[in-house]
Amino acid sequence: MSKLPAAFYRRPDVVVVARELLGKKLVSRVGGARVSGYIVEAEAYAGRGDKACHAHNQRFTKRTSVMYETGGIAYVYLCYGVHHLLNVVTNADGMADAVLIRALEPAEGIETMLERRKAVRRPDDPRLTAGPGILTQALGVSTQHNRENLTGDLIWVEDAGKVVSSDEIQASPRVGVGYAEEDALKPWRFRVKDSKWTSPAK
DNA sequence: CGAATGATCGGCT
DNA sequence: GCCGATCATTCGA
Repeated sequence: MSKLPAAFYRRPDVVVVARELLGKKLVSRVGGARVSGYIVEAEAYAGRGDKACHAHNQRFTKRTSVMYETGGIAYVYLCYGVHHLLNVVTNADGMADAVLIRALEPAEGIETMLERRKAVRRPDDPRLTAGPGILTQALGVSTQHNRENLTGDLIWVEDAGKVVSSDEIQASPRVGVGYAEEDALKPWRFRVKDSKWTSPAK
């Protein structure tokens, strides 16, 4: 049960960080209650040079600036005007790499998740935490947590001793990034095989 | 299946 | 500075 150190996120290869995040436990204490889930789906976005990334081609705006900061903080942004998506900023200062957390398997605080996810009634409904825009609801995370330090005591990732071996990891092209041309085909979406808490295989 | 929903970006006045 | 197109999705029919 050890919190991942900043050094975990600051490594240069965002694809490696994304793979290693699978099976780790994402914990939130937003609102007081401890709520957590195992990461079962994540995508790597490799900053400059990755056309699918918000910060591709050196794009630097107020919104993307957080991705250029030193690894170990959260990047939360609003998608479709409705959904808060949670990313983990990786790599060194000046490198715009990030990992999008796409799905969780609930671990602790399921009662709290059910309260927050009004559309869901049953604790085994995949719509509780399986999806990038809804896992943030379950954890109480929103854009006000942009830039939150992941080594602090509000939101963090810890190693719960769960091991996901490489043959349990399924790599595939990323979702919804068809506009990214050749980068759309890169298999940088990682899922835990056969987990009902990920979106169905393609 | 399709509407909802709003911050952000870029191009124009 | 402002306006409209865009968007890494979800939920109720």
